[in-house]
Amino acid sequence: MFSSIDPRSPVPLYEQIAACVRVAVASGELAAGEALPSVRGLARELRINPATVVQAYRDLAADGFVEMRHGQGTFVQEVSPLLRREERAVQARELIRRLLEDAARRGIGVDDLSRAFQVETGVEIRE
Amino acid sequence: MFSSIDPRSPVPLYEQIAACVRVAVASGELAAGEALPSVRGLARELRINPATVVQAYRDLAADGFVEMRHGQGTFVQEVSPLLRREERAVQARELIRRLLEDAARRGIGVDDLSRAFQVETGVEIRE
DNA sequence: ATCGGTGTATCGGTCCTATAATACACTGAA
DNA sequence: TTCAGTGTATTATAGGACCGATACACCGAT
Repeated sequence: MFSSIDPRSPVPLYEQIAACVRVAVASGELAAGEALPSVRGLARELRINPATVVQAYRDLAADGFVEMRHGQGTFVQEVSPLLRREERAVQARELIRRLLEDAARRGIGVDDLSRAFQVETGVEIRE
Repeated sequence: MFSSIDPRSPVPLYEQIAACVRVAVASGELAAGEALPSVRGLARELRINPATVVQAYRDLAADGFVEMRHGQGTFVQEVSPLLRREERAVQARELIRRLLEDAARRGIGVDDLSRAFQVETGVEIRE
C-alpha cells in the first residue's frame, strides 16, 4: 500500500503517506472501520520518523478520513457515501477558489481556464 | 497602482507586485512601450528592498510581459494580442495540470472538479 | 498492577524561500 | 568626461516547512 513512498521526492513524506491512505480507502483496499498501520509500525517499515507518520495521520483525521484513538490505533472513519461525496465537493470548491485566485493574479480569466480544463481533461465546456 | 501591496500577507511581496503590474497591463492602465516605475523608485515608495522589486520584474520579464533595459528602465513589452492570448493559454494549462495533481492526491476526481468549477464560476459543463 | 501495544507533545536541526544589504555595470544627458 | 539615473549580481539574514529524537500518556490483555 505504501510502495510508492519516495523520500527523495519533492513532495513531503507526510503528504505522500496521506495520499496512499486516501487512494487505499477510495479503492476499497482499506475498508471503513479497519485499522491503519500503527504510527511506529509504519515508521519502522518506511524507515522514517514516527512523527512524520503522525503528521500524515493528523491531516487525514482533520479531513475526517480516519479517527485516531489514543492507545488503540488509527481507524478508517465510517461515513456514508453521501457525506463523503459532499466532503469531496467542499474540497473541490476550495481548490477551484484557489485556482481562480492564482489565475486572476496572472491576468488569466475564467474562459482561459475552462478551455485549458477541456484540453487537459477532455471534458467539454459551454457557457 | 500598487495600493494593494501588503507586507504582512502570506503571498510574497514580489508576487503581489507582479500581479499589480499584470492587472495594470490588462486593464490598459499601463500601455505597451510605457515604462514601469524604476526599481529604486518603487522600492522607496513601498519602503521595501530594491532586490524584491527586481525579483518581481524578472518574473514579468521571464513571462515576456516586460523588458528590462540595463541603464534605461523596465518597459511594457509590445506583443500582439494573439501572442498574448497564446501565452495565457499556456499558463492556464499549467495551472490546470497543477490543480489536477493536487486533486488526485486527495482522491478528488475530474467530475468533482468540473462541478465545483461550475458552482464557483457559473460556467456550465457537459461531458 | 504491569507490560507491550497505541497515540501525544515538545524540542532541535536542516533545508529552502523571501527579503534585505551592498557593491557593481550600463545608459544618456550635461 | 562626469554624473545621476537605471538594471545586475552576490552575499547575508529571518522565517517557515519538513523531519528526526525523545519523553509522555492512554488502552487492553495478562
